[in-house]
Amino acid sequence: MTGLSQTTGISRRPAAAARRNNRKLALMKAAAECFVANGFAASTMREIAARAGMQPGSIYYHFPSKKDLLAAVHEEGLRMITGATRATLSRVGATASPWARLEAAAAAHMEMLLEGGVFFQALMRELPPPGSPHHAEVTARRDAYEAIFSNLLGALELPAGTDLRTLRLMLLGAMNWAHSWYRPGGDRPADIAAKFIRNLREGLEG
Amino acid sequence: MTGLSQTTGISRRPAAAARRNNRKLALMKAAAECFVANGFAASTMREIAARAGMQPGSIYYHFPSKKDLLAAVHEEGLRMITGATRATLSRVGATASPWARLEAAAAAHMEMLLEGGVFFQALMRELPPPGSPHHAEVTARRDAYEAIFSNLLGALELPAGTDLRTLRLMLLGAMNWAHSWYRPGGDRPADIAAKFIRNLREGLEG
DNA sequence: GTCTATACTTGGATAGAC
DNA sequence: GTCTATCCAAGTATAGAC
Repeated sequence: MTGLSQTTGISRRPAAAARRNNRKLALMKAAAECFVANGFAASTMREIAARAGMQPGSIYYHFPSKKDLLAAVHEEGLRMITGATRATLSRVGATASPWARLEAAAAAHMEMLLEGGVFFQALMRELPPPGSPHHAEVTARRDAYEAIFSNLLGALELPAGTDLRTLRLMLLGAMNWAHSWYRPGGDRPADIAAKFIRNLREGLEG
Repeated sequence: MTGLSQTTGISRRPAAAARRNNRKLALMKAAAECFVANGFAASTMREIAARAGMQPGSIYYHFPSKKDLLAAVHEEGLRMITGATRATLSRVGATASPWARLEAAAAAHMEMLLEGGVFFQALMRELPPPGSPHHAEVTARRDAYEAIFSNLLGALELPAGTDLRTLRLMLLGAMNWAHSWYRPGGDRPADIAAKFIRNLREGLEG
């Protein structure tokens, strides 16, 4: 049972519910692929439908509009990356050193973002438009995710005068921007994360 | 005489050329505003024209298509930020310390990106689509700009084993991502740049 | 749940006057 | 150089059969 079933209500017939959600999820995946490739506005319901193997009109049984499809993609991506990072942290354990926990979370973040699939690339590409009802929802969920990193950074012993907020935005910015230059075949996502953390931790002054 | 006149040929009547270029520049600015606010695909020639105070059909005297308008915005923005950062570096002087030069360039970069106007915001928003003729052009120009930072980082004395490329991408990522969270009224762009550089330079380990 | 067919809207681009 | 008028393509969403 995925988190998705919670959005459509719980069925007393799990098999049927799973099949329904699979179709819906396939549709979201097809939409995410289009959004990543062409951006939201340039993506067409026709192409999304084609990728999902259905006719354009059929989409509207599952989602009332294209906007809702975008919001669903974002919600699912954020739900998944939040789950993955939290899972990594509980695997590492609360007794690990703060730096080790930060590095593990950064590695999980990069791994999802860069190799986790289209949902995460879609997160980086385009938010629902500011002012729209979906924007607030997605932003709130994103803030909640980023709070994980606030806590991890807050647990470090830092030099006096370090601006924690700027530090968090610096690290997340460096990581998130990687989606624009990362290509498989070079450093693994976890390697990149480790280098980022190392640069920050040890400093560069000779 | 702006760099722009070079794109339309040099006139023997500077005043007329300047007036022509002013209209063209106003059009590019109007387009940049739309692209920043709504993204490329959702921006309409009608709205761009309205912002520039002309009729939709008139745009096509200056630009053959919407795509070319996007490319022109990117080229102008990149030309301006390259000029600004280079100017800052020559003002600082070649004899300044490598760290001081890096910090000055970072401050100039942030100042332009965050407070320089719509052209720079447009740079962050959307590239011409991969594979298009304009994409290669813009990417080459961007790479040339980023090489400034390669050189500045290369001039530092860094710990053995530091990956220069990753370091450059980390710093540029952190800076460029700031466009998504920066709001006037808090730290000035140069302050943010200084904090980033300080975090990197001194390290965070207690 | 998915299909076919289509209504309706929006928008890029052009033609030709001024 | 700019305007008016318009063509035509593309796209969201709906209606109703199956």
